[in-house]
Amino acid sequence: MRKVDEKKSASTLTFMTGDASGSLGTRQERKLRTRQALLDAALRLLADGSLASLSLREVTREVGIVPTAFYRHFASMDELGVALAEESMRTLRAMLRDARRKPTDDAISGSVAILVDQVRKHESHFQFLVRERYGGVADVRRAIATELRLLGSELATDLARFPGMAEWDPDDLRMAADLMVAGMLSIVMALLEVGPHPQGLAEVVDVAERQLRLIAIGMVHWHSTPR
Amino acid sequence: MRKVDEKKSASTLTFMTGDASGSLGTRQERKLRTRQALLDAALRLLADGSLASLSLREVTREVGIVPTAFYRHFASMDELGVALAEESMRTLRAMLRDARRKPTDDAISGSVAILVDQVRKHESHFQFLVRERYGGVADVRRAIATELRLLGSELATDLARFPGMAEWDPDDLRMAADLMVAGMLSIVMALLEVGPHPQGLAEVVDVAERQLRLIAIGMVHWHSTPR
DNA sequence: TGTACATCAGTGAACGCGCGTTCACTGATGTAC
DNA sequence: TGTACATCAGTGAACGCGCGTTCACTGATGTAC
Repeated sequence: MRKVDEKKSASTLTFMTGDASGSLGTRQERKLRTRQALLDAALRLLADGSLASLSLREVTREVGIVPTAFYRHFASMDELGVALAEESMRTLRAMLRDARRKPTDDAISGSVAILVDQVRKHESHFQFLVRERYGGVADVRRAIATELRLLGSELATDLARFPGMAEWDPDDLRMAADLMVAGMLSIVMALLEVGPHPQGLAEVVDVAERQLRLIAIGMVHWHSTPR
Repeated sequence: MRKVDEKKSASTLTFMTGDASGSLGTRQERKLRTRQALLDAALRLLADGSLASLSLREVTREVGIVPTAFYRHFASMDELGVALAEESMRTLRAMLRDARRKPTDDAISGSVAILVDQVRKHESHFQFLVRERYGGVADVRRAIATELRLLGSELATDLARFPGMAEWDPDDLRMAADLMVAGMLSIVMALLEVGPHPQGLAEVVDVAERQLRLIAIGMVHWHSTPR
């Protein structure tokens, strides 16, 4: 079935590009497309189960190629896992860039809105990150941990630009940023669990905003509180 | 080898109890002990891998019984997983009781100290909870989620007893408690990752205390801050 | 442009392996009389 | 206390299955001349 579809779109593409060979792009392009199909299939299958319980044969079956062809693209499922981690983290970074670019009068509710939007749009990526952050293969775990640390330090840099944050100890800034990242992670988890119910969603958003606000208030009074 | 050991301790036990049959307690007691051995073996094996990738045969091999004997104790590995979740959560609850019973002049550093102590003492239980919270079997995930929600509401009750918390909206209390639980979870993860290095440990403890303090300061000024 | 050769993504058969689960069983423990 | 029978935790053989991986292959795509 899948093969028939491919041949159909092949002739369409031939018409559009005038490529008389009837191919779908160069050999290299085709290979990249198969590779991406493997990643997409894996992500789809990971909706119900962790990477550790996903087999090479399941993935190739989903794509419609023979198991042995897998090795033309990845040396092992672990390697595919790392590639998935990288892809998911690209999504995460894109989200951060979004949040930074778009200036709102309320940074907190603006950030939460972007977070909610991105989690909806790339649910499987976020689900993968949350699932594999502690669950699975060491390489994947390490890749995600590194990225989250980077995320914390970037957020710390952002925080430093807020008025009144200039005199903050970088270490304290980092600590506060990491707390925010931890809070956001738990929000992502809650979002993934709550699913599409609008009432549950509103509740999660409300809690998230109040939590971030609580941290912000703590930061305002951080230096004026005796310890 | 295991069998020889058992026979040795059997005769010891016979001497102590005067049981002439040479047995290790009643049939029921022996069964319970095998069940516990299965749980312990699984927890040991889960140090390197998630529940999803742990096989029934591995567990029985570790215990020293035949695979089919597994079914005398659990209907499936999933059921064993739920039992492990319950056991781990008992550890978590014991820790909370500890923290509540022991009054310190600094509630924050006292709580963190207890947390560090318990994580060291029951590393495999905490590792299991963190690994399976999002990773694995739906039943296990649900059991852990329920317990963490309970933990949040208990902490909220504790917070309500602090001076100046009386007039707090229960919903706000809950929100703050959940943020603390999220923070503590990320601390547990950090503790598990940092391992036995004393310097890394001190760093994690320091960050943890400052994060909780930041939340506490936020709470003090929560009602006097315009929104 | 046409031809001869190289590359290489995907094929298909085959393998040995560990898995979960079934089944009839054994023999020690427990119970009724 | 002694005997006859019931219970049941653990045994061991057997099964069918999906797995990862090997290997020689095919035929379309790409390249050199």
